[in-house]
Amino acid sequence: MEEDCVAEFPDFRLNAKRDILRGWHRIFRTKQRLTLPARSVIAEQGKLSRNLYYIERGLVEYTYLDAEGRQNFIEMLGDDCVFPLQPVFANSALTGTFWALGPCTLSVISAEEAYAYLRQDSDLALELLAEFSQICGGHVRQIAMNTGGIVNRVEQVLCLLAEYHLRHIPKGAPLVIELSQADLARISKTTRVTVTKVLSDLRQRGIVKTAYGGLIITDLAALRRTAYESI
DNA sequence: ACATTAAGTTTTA
DNA sequence: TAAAACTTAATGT
Repeated sequence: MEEDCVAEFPDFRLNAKRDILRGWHRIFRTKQRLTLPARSVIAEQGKLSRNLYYIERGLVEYTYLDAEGRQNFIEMLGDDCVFPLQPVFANSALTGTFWALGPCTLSVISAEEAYAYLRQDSDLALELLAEFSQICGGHVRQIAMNTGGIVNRVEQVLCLLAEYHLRHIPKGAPLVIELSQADLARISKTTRVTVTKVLSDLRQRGIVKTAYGGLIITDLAALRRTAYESI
């Protein structure tokens, strides 16, 4: 009875239902394609990008650089997400930087082109509204995740990344997360030291294998269990 | 229960 | 071999 009331966490945009922008995808797939190496900056904080990007494949992070020079994780985007909405639709400078977490394939159109499409097809506006709602859902998830312990949070981030990668690797292939512990710390909003501790605990329990610049999840079911237990 | 600091080891380029 | 990545321990809030 109580279970009926418990809603699922809203998804990060990373793993959200990705058929939302179907109409936009049809448009973007005919446009200029961009292949970027990991770490590339796509749209920079404080600037007014006049382009709209569609992620065909890859992970993009949105990061806020604060006055002390720290990189603060805001959100993670995956395949079939559109960005940046802020400069294109609110006409204001970006509050953060969009950059490639791993190798990315993007499609690009100009803001003017996007507006032209929007004027001729109101379904495209509805799609963007759905995408915008999904962004809000992702932010709600982050607030909700902050209520749990830090260990659970790191484990949950690993689960989210695992779910993304599962869709791109053949069944039974090793689940490799090619991110450094510094990356995982930033995404989990904690320190490298804490990530090291969580990973070595997971390693001792046979859930992950650690390596330099990445890790392999060997028991995702067990990872899910610990990540979402007792919160 | 976490962050911070510091000082070590291991890996990569 | 220097820099980057990772580990561990001590200490602080």
